[in-house]
Amino acid sequence: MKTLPTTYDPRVVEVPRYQEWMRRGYFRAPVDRSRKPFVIMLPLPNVTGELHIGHASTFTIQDVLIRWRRMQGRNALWQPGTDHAGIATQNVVEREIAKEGLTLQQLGREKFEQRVWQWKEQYGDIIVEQLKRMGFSCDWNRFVFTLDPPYYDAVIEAFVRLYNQGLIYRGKRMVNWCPRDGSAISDLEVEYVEVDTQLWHVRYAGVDGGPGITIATQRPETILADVAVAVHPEDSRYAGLVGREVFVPIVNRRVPVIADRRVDPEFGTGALKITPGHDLLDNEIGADHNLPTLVVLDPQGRMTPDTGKYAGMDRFEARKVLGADLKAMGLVEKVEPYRTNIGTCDRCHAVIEPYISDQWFCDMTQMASRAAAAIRAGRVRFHHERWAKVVLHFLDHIRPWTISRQLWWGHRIPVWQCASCAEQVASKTRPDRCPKCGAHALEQDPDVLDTWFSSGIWPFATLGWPHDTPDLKYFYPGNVLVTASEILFLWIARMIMLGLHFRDDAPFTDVYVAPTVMTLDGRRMSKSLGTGIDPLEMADGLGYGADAVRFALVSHCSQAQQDLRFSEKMIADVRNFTTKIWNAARFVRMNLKGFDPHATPAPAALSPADRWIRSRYARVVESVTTNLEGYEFDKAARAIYDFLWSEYCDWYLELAKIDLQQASGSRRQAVQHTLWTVLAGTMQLLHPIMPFITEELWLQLPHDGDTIMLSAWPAADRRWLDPGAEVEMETVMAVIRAIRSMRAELSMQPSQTVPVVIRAEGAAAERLTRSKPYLLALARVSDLSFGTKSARRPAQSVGTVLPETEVFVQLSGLADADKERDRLMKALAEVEADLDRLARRLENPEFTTRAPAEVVEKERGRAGELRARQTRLQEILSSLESG
RNA sequence: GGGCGGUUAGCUCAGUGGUUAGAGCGCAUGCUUCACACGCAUGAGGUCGCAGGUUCAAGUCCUGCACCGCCCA
Repeated sequence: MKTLPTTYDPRVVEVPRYQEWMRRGYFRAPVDRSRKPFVIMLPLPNVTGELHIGHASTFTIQDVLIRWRRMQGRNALWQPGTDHAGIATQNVVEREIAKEGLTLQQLGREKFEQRVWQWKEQYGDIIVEQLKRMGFSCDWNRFVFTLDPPYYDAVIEAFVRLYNQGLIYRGKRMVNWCPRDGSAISDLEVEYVEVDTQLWHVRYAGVDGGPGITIATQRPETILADVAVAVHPEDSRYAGLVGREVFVPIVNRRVPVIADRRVDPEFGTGALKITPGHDLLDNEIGADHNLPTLVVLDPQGRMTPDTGKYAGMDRFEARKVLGADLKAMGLVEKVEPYRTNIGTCDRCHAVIEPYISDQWFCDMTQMASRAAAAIRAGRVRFHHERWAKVVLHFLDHIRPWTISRQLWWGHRIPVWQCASCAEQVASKTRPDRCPKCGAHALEQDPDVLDTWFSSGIWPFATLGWPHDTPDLKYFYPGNVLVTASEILFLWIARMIMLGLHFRDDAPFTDVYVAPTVMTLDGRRMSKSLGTGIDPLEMADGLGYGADAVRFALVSHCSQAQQDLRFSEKMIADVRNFTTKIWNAARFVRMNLKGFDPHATPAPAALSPADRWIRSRYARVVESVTTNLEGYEFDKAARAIYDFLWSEYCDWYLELAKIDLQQASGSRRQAVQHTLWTVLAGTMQLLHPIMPFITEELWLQLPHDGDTIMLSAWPAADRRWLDPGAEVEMETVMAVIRAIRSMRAELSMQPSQTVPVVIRAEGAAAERLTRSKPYLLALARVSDLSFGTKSARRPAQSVGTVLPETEVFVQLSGLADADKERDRLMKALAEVEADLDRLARRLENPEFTTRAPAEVVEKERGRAGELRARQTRLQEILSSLESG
């Protein structure tokens, strides 16, 4: 048997191990009606993306679920893929061609699309390779890109069906317009950021010598498109003005002063300029008052040609120039600093314009109410459940979804318009002729669909929908969806809505919302802010390995909070844990000579220590399984960590060393069996979180089968539970700790052994007698003798009183009586303080009559125990006085 | 403005209304103990954000407040 190095190098192990898993096809999930499927849809990363800590966190949790269920015998499908990411990808390639001095228009649609495909072929796999490096066990053979022909077809099918059901329509509406991208975006893609801006108070002169009015605006450049000034109908300041007219400055347009309840009299001057072409609220008010709509900004956010000297200016420049002009005209009463939220594009961060344009919309009201009903009925559960409320609020206030994008990269809207009669027809293929007038000149809509529209059908389109494939029948609906909170509305809610609409079933029953990964000082981790932790830099660059990154993330993701403060230190701590595991396995391997893993030890051959660790192990199996079932991943991780380190390594290995020195035959087999079976089982429990090191060690230990991945998940064997052994070993460990503690306080050399006297009776004495070899070795005791409780305190000794047991360390010379007295007095004071509190509680009739009898009983028992300790401590103290 | 979450040891976090509030890291002291110094042992370290209330009993339940963060408008 070759010996192992004392530290574990994940870099040597992880990459080849993953290749081996791939080669053997362990991640594949073919349709198999004899097994129950377990399905997770990977939240598809952008094809332009690179792995960040958010992916690492949510995907690790998915891999934990997938690997765990796979070990439980489920046919586990983790469906991977990437998203074509319309705006993001188009931007990337647009920048690339800009370097060649070309614009999109110069290149043309077809050539541009070719360029994007080229780019995708070259760089699109980066993220995929990164996911593989993290050890994720997706069924890569099923990989789907959202523009793959079958998927493209499914998206178009979904559109046509919704169109023909009357749920998709075209209209001229005010939408969120990104002037940089030159496209509409949906409400959900607008990110509000707080900015410092200015509030301009501008005087509008009255017509025919009227009093005029002062409005307040953040956007003076839109004054040119004003069509009215509105005040609140009950605003006494302006009561006489309603119905009169004022002049819009610069353009000197006569516009009415109108009254409308939607005006906030508290804001600014209480007079609101109405610009239906450039503000959503103004647009509604304008429509209700039959006001015209004027437009002064073009799709690039520049002033339109009919704006005179401002024509062609960017909106922000126009604001400055026009503001200065207003000042020069003496119309500006004041300019005050103002803090407000403005909408920006979540992809490119340009300031969004409310802009009127022709767009395609999807009516979501029916779908949203079905989705909300499914959530309320518990058919879709959220973890933590508070997220259900968040999603329900969104669904209950659903608005039409702007699904068209003025881009070239994406699924082109399958609607054709007749050039002669303007009839529109939605069709998966180009119609031969206009169904209304028979003309052949049909033009396809130039827009593409929102990327979230195509990803909304991911859970069934990846399985072959609209065709009724075996995959679809077997794997739909799936089970769990794991996500970050930021895409709950953009994606999760829409998948539920579309799944119910097209498949009559929500695509999953459980949604786990992973915490947002933050820096230690609570800032969002972001590469652009330079605050990110790069998972691959941690795994490979710094050599911690993917396992360590995974465990660190999982062990800190709590359901109690909605964010996770993360640092490299946490990964380094896990690296230490992997070294600990590695060395525990080294020790076990070194001690398995002559061991037969198939020979189950007879119960009689097991020592209390063996029975104790088996019992503790059975509890850990139970705890890990239960916590995984409850989506309490951090608790599962910590249960394994604590068990392996604090119980298995700190105690059992040390106890086993002592037994192995003496034991032979069936006794030796029993210890070896316990060492092996508990370690191997713990590796199985840990495998979903740390797939690599667990596979490595499992294969190095005696095992059945080719991989831990496909080994059966440990069952919590209740026959292994042994409360008696637990009590016994707790007693032994308490005595060892007490002796070690006294030794440390007396500054004894660790190499120096000392005689110890234990006073105990009955069961306690029997237990400690049985464990004498452990006490001798682990507490460095030279000679251990037992006495009854009534025996005298040994001369020249220091003592500790434990429940039912007293432990005395004998000194070679005289004990420092003062020091020892202080120590005992301190212990006595603590006991008496507790006793005092307890006595007062027990004397309180309110407590004894109202509290449950068992609680009162428990407190009485505790008081009795404390009194006994108090007595023993007093006795020892008085014997100290007498020498 | 509305909603949600958090506030417990220096840091990151656990903690069914019921004993003396725990863990990891960090800190201190000692240790080349034959798996591991990425380790072992021992120890110090807490007004559970603040103010009220409910209760025999509150870190835990209720109300208000403060601060930090997230989401929606």
